[in-house]
Amino acid sequence: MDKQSFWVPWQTLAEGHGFSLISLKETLLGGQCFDWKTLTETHWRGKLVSTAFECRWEENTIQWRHPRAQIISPQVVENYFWLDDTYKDAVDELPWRSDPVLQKSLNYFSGMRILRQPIDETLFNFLLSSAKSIPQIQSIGDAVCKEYGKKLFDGVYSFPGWEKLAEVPEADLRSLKLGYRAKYVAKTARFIANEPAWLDYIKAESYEEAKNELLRLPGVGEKVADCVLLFGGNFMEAFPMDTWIEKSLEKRYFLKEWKTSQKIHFARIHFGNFAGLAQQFLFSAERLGILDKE
DNA sequence: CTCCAGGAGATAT
DNA sequence: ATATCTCCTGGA
Repeated sequence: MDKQSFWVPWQTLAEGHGFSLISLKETLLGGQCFDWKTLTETHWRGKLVSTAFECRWEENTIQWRHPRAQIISPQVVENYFWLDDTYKDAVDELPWRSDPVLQKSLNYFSGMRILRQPIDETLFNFLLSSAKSIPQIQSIGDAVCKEYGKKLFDGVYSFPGWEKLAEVPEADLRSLKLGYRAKYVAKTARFIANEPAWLDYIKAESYEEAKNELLRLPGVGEKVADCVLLFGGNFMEAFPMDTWIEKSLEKRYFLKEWKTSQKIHFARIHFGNFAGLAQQFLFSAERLGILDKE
């Protein structure tokens, strides 16, 4: 095939999206998603569901393209990036008016989104996340996709799906360096393969019901369940309490003596229905050291 | 060499 | 309920 015609021409995302270069970069690479690799400081390659995908930042616009052979509609892209009006309503509902820490985070990462990722792949990635850094999670996730998924582009492989993973022996996953997480993936795969519609079904339940269902899976505790619900299930009230956020709440909100369960309660009350969105801003601000700057 | 990372599960209290 | 230990791997 002619190399020039592999990708469709660049398309420009509708204006008014509100992203900045900083917030777009953090949205793609900040740890909610492990699908993106940096080509240049303003150009990224990854996948969107089961198509290879590239986007770049060009003079305050976002441009994107995909291979000619892998169809994807603008509506799917707009949904993935949460471009509808519910985003600014969600941000407006956060308590930034009375919370200078949140206000500073929102201001620095203005436009940052929770991506709407497929729940099956989201569950997979966060089963791998325990005691791993972002690059390590990406690395072992890639290894599994490369071994059992479809090739979408050089270095880009699709998530194989749980039915496929259900056929893979735990030992084979261990050889891909998953460590003790191999058991989580193998057992969860067999659970879901027995009931393929299970993940879609819990997306239609309430947050509490869906979380209780997810907690039945091996390798899914409170934190991973909330990540799956927030990033893969569009449950904006989910508040993943990882070590970064816990330390942040202790330091910025003076909850040093509070227990984890009490901190979660505080977050629910204080941040409200879009607590998960607030969490993402706080997490990024803490991770990149924004809150200690003037 | 030791230590611990965006945790979960098992065990003991 | 809460505390402690272990589990793979890799990087500091």
